[in-house]
Amino acid sequence: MSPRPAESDGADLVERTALAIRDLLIDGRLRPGQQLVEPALAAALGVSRNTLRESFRILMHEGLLLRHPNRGVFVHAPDVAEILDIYRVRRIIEEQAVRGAAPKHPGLAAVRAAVGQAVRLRDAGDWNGVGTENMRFHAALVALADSPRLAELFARLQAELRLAFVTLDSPEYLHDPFVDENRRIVALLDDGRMGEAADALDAYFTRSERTVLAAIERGRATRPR
Amino acid sequence: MSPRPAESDGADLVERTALAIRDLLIDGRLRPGQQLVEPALAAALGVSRNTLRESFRILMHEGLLLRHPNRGVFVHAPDVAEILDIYRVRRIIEEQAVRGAAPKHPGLAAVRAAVGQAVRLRDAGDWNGVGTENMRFHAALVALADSPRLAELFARLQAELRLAFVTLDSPEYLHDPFVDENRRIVALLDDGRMGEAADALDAYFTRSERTVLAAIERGRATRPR
DNA sequence: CTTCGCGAGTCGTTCAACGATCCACGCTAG
DNA sequence: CTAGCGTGGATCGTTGAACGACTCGCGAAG
Repeated sequence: MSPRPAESDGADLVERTALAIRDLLIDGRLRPGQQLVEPALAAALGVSRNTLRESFRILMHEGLLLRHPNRGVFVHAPDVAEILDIYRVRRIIEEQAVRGAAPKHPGLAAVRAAVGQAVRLRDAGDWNGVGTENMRFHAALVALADSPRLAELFARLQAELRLAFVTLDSPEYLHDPFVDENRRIVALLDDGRMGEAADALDAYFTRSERTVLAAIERGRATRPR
Repeated sequence: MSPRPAESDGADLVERTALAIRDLLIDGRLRPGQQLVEPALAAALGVSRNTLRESFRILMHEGLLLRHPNRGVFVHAPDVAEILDIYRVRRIIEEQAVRGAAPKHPGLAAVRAAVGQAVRLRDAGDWNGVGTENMRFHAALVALADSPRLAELFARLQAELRLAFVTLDSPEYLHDPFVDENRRIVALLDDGRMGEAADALDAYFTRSERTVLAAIERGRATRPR
């Protein structure tokens, strides 16, 4: 369709293609377990097979795609163990980021903003928006560590988690009950009581983990095998 | 040298090529800042340009290579800020892994083994070996968290750090004074005193960071600009 | 001494091709 | 009727060549 690769944007074609596929994934238009055949997808995206393969490399290293050698690449369908692993890493990173954050850290503004927006969206009934804002909230917490590497790692984790949510198509409502909790955390942070905020986060994670596991079990019962 | 890409091994050619380049990097045969010209390197490694480009993607995402759009890829030369960032992340990960480790964790065997081997190699005067064993030691600590994602992240960090050491060609002796400290840490772990072990690690990091920074300054003075 | 333009060197991307590998299906033998 | 055993089709893995686009250094013009 687009003979000219002048599709605008900033990065190179490979990166843009990876982005496009990422969108297809979180939109759920590519289902977990599904195979991504190279010629077909390349044609659909209007890029060459080589370019597509480079994009696959990126997404594989992000844990979103999985390659079976000589058989093709498939959308990764995370199992329980992997979801738990993601939460384990999140717990470590977020809690330490919060615990070690400087009082009056400039990044706190972003944290506040995310919570505020989430409250507004919840009152408007926009659950999808609440979910997005919740992710922003946690990313802002990690940003308090002032570590580019940690931030990037976390972004990847969030992408994986998103895919996991798609996998067990249990969407936004998972985030709803936590808005008030987030508000409490941000209050603690504004007060400079980082340790208590971290502890609150810890409780958050235990609860959130339980919720997710329940959703998994429920899904497994509904759609067995 | 190797016209036939039949170098065997397990993974696909792209992965093997990435490994080969990684080796060139930590061997110091590719100096930081140096450009990697695609046709030349492809010929040298006996792979096609497309394959090489896929390998580049991997290494770029690992932080070892850097791409200047439309100019080529270069060996990443980490600056002070980045080295500090690596240490920041290491501190968070390793300390939490240790703090949360179960007593009598099976992984402790690997930790003990690394320290024992380091002591032996030090007495034999094999500083290079001591350095390697030190890396193994820290990787074993991270493994105590039982998190594949954390382990993989840490492996990447170590690769980056290795590159950093090559950058300021200050090699193994950085690891020497820490062997005894490591021994103390493993003793604490065997005792089930995880908190104290984590605290010891914290001290280790502050000191190690200082040493590295000193080496950087020294390097900057020796070989300015 | 500064600026402009040009040419060489590379990158970015595509296309076509070919052997290798895997899988499903149908056929044969027991 | 069931268990193997080809065999063909689909797809991957990798290559080589091609061509426009971009960057940079260098020499000429002002």
